[in-house]
Amino acid sequence: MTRDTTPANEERLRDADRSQNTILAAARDEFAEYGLGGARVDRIAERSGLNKRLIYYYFEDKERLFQAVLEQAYRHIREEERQLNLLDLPPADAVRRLVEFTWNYYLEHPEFLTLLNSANLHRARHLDESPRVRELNSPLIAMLGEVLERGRKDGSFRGGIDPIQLYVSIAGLSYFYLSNNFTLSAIFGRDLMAPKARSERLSHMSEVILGYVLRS
Amino acid sequence: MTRDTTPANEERLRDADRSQNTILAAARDEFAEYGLGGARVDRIAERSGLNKRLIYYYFEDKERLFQAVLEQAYRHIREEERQLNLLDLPPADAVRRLVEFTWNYYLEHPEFLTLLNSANLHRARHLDESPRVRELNSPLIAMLGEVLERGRKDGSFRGGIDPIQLYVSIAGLSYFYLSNNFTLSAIFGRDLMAPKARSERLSHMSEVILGYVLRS
Amino acid sequence: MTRDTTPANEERLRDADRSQNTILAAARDEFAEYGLGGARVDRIAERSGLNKRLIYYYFEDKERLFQAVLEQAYRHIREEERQLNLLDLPPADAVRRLVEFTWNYYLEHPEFLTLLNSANLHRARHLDESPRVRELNSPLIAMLGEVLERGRKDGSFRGGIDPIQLYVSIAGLSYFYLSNNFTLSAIFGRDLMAPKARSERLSHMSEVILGYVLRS
Amino acid sequence: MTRDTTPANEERLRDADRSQNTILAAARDEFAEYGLGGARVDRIAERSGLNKRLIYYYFEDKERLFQAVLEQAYRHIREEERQLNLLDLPPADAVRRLVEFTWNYYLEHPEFLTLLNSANLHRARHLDESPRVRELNSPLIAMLGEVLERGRKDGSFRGGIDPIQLYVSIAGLSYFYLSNNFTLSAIFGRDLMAPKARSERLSHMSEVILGYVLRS
DNA sequence: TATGAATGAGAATTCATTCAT
DNA sequence: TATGAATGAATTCTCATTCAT
Repeated sequence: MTRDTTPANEERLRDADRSQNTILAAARDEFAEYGLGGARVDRIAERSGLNKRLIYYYFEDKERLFQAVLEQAYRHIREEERQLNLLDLPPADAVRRLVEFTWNYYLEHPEFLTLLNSANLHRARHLDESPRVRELNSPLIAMLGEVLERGRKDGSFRGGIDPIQLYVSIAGLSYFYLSNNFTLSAIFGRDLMAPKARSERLSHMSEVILGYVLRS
Repeated sequence: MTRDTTPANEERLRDADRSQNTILAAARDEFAEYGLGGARVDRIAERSGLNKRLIYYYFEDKERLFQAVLEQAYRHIREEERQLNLLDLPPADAVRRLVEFTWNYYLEHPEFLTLLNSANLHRARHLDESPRVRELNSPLIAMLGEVLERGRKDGSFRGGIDPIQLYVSIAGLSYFYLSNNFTLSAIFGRDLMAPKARSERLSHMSEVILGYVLRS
Repeated sequence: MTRDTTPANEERLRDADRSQNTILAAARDEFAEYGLGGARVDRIAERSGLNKRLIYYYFEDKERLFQAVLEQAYRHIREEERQLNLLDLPPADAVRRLVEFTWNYYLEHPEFLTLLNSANLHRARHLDESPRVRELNSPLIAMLGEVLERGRKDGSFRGGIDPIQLYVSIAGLSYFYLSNNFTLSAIFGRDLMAPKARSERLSHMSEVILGYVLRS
Repeated sequence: MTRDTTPANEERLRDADRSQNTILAAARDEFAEYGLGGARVDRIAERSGLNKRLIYYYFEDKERLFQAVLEQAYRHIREEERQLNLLDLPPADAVRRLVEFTWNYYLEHPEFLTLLNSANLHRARHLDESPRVRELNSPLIAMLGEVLERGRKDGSFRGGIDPIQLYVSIAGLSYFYLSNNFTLSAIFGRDLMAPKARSERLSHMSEVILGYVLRS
């Protein structure tokens, strides 16, 4: 089945792609706002301005739609991570940059946090069923390993740091604060998203991470 | 509404309390497993062995039941935290103990993580409506502040550490790893809950936090 | 869980039973008229005057409802067959009576024919899944075997007749005519259900069956 | 609307015919397997390897497609019946041959049975609307009448046999057994389609019919 | 002739909640 | 206090059919 690429057909294909992407974007917003369980296919249709039936036409069912959204979200953050070029910076700067990037990415893409939560609530079965999971592995791990190695060699970093552990820690410092922002704000009685609070958090995280990696 | 405390009545009241607690426990498990949106009142009734109607009798509706579960979960962790008695230990030990406690509590009470996620997905409206939120504030914050102060005074800790930031960071290091255990395991292709992986994580977290607080 | 049989409870139980039976009757009519595939749960609810949700409450889903209807239909015809008491009649009369009974039963219970058709269209999976299939075996087979034996002994019947084959043949003669009444009427251009046509058919069938069993 | 028969056009027409036949065959299989109500236009398209839209182009809608399938099925069996040439055989052989033909035709064309069931479930409205119904009348009726007449004249057959009644009976004996094969097998607990069971059934039917027609 | 994209009406099923006792 | 029966409003998913090219 070779693709017919007459203009008319191409346009139709592009329409199909566009529809799929429109649906994906609408679904991402809906899932981010309500979680997998609370998301409504009807609302996704409304958000996308397309027919509900079309969602099933392209994505089979709600579960697979979620899977597609999740994969796209991972692909997106991985793409951004890829462009960080940590190896162009001195080790300490590279680590600081990673902390900042993570924080900013989560801030600007709050949907990523809720999607991740939903995925884990469902025990990541959407990833287990995805043939493309491995591609979702962060390219940062290798880069970060190299950064740590350089830092160790030039004497600025302590040795024996596992890049995966560090990566998880950097993510966790931002993630917990932002994902649980509402409960934390309620309990502490202050707005954790106020500009000042945000910049204080970023400083703190940088200090924690650098305080750890830098040889004392 | 003074309580009638004739023996017969007392017994009935005790029964009522028991039923309420049974329902709460069943609801906690259900909410933990499926989130607020995915939880089913029918299943809660089944789990509890009690009639569905009774759930409404005691808790009005699903939302308020969730609120009750959430408050109870907070009360429970706060109670445990209260018993940590960090002030009986030297500052560094106290911090290490807090890291360990947090990790172990999350490990043993995975429902706490999903409840928190659900609460935040719903923008903590269940807490905002709770008149008892403030009581949910961790007693640890004050204790931890005192520990940090002592450490600073005896010269072992760096100064200027905000106990709330530190508390959030300690929680975040455990939380992200455990809450996202499924996606992380899938992506990294290894079981993050294996005993060895768990102990490595705990060591890493202690090093990160102590590496930060200890004056270098 | 012993049954509480206070009057109030008994009545409630009777209500439950009554509702279930009302649903079954409505479902039988609907399935008979439209087949399993064409039947609409909404219409069954309407026909029964009960809430659609209740159908699911009692019967799980449409498939199981069909299974229940099918089993009931079988139980009913078996019950009637049981009351035929063929052994009280001389062999030839007994066979004639069976032919007449079968014809009349199908005439008065056209739903039985369509239910059977639906069941077979679905390859009898509803029976395979029924733990009570064996009870649906016709008591007539044994009775008919005895009738044939008696006839053979008194010299009026030919020997070597398999009661199952005969039973199937008797049924088939009525079944085909009645079940395919519409196509046959259309093709032959005459009304097969007119009184005269009906009595002619019955005579013919009796002659065929008796012509076969009677020793010539 | 005279047909344009330039070579190029002829070829296109042949293509069109081929497509129509492909669709008809696919539809026949689908209707046979699932009945009219359970058949899916999507699946018919898949089975035929042709576009769904084409089905509507050629056959208007699902109903008319079913009608076309039904008419074709009738035309086919009538064609085969026409080739039986019963008048070339002695009366008793002719009748035996008809019994065997009917049995074998149903065995080899199980779709005919389910199509007939579907048609009757819908009260043969597809035939009533067909202008060609009368052509579907079996040529056998006349032939069979002649056979019966010859048999009566040569003294081997009883008199007064209505060929339509006999035709229906012969069909019914095979039809019931094969159409209800699944329920019967389930209830009797044995496989009615096993080779031995099949040949026993054929013997039995021949005996029944010949036992009836032959003058005793 | 042939096709992929799109749709509205409907169908099965689910769910929180209330009734009646 | 406790419970089985009942319900209305969704909710996911399906299906025949049409559009546009």
